[in-house]
Amino acid sequence: MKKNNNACIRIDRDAKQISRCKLKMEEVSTSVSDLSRTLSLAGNQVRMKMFILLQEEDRLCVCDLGEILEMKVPAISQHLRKMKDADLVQTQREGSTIYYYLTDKAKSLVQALFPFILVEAV
Amino acid sequence: MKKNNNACIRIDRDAKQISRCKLKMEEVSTSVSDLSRTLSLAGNQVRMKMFILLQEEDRLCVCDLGEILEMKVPAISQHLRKMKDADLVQTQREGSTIYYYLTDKAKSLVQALFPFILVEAV
DNA sequence: AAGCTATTTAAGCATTTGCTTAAGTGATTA
DNA sequence: TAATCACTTAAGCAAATGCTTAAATAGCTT
Repeated sequence: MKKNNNACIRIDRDAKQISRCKLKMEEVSTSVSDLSRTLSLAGNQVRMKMFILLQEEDRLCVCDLGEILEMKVPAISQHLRKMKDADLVQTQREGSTIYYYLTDKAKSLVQALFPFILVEAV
Repeated sequence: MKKNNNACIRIDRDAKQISRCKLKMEEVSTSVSDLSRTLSLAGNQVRMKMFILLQEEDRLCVCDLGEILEMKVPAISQHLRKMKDADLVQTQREGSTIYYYLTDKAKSLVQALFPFILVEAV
């Protein structure tokens, strides 16, 4: 039997609360790991901007994004790959140009975050 | 005059679209950096769980969180400090116990993210 | 086929993140 | 006032992140 070094020993420690919380954490475990993975991608300025741009413009190619964000193409491409791996963007090839657009999953997230994206006076 | 290596040279490149996008990025620049900073904090399983726990329980101490999440106290404390620095949690001292609770800023974010946190069958 | 464009992939590197253990601070209790 | 509890801070380290340049891949044009 392994001792739990983290156990709280306060007099007013609420054992019921602790077990309720532990149970809750088990219940949400899958969606927490899913959502936190998604948010860790959105938690980057470059990718956050990409989400906004793709939401507004429907689709953009790597080259466009590189120009808009003033970044090298490989950097853009690597961000997009992470987003694609997380099922947040999809691609559409037209000739040698590859257009990226948001998945429904990404769209609903961006929708939810819209109230937090304010437009400054210009 | 410095050459921009990132400029897209496609025939169907839409110069108006590019400048519209660049302007948009300037407009949202402040809120993007603010929001992505917040989301980078939420984009961690441990902290995401803390947000959910604090939302449901109103307040919890470091010790409780350590026990619930089965983590060492210093690790918990360091996560909480980051959240506090980002104005997502506040503290309330009672004797030698320090309770953490969500700020309004954090609450509205967690509210927005609620639809993405599903409870699994147990 | 050769050359160009658009993009991806690989390798390298600096920075950041997230844990660990150990030491420090402040309030409570004996 | 000495010990204890709750917590924070510091130092160290492994792993992850995000860029860079260079090389590889795939489609288009000639």
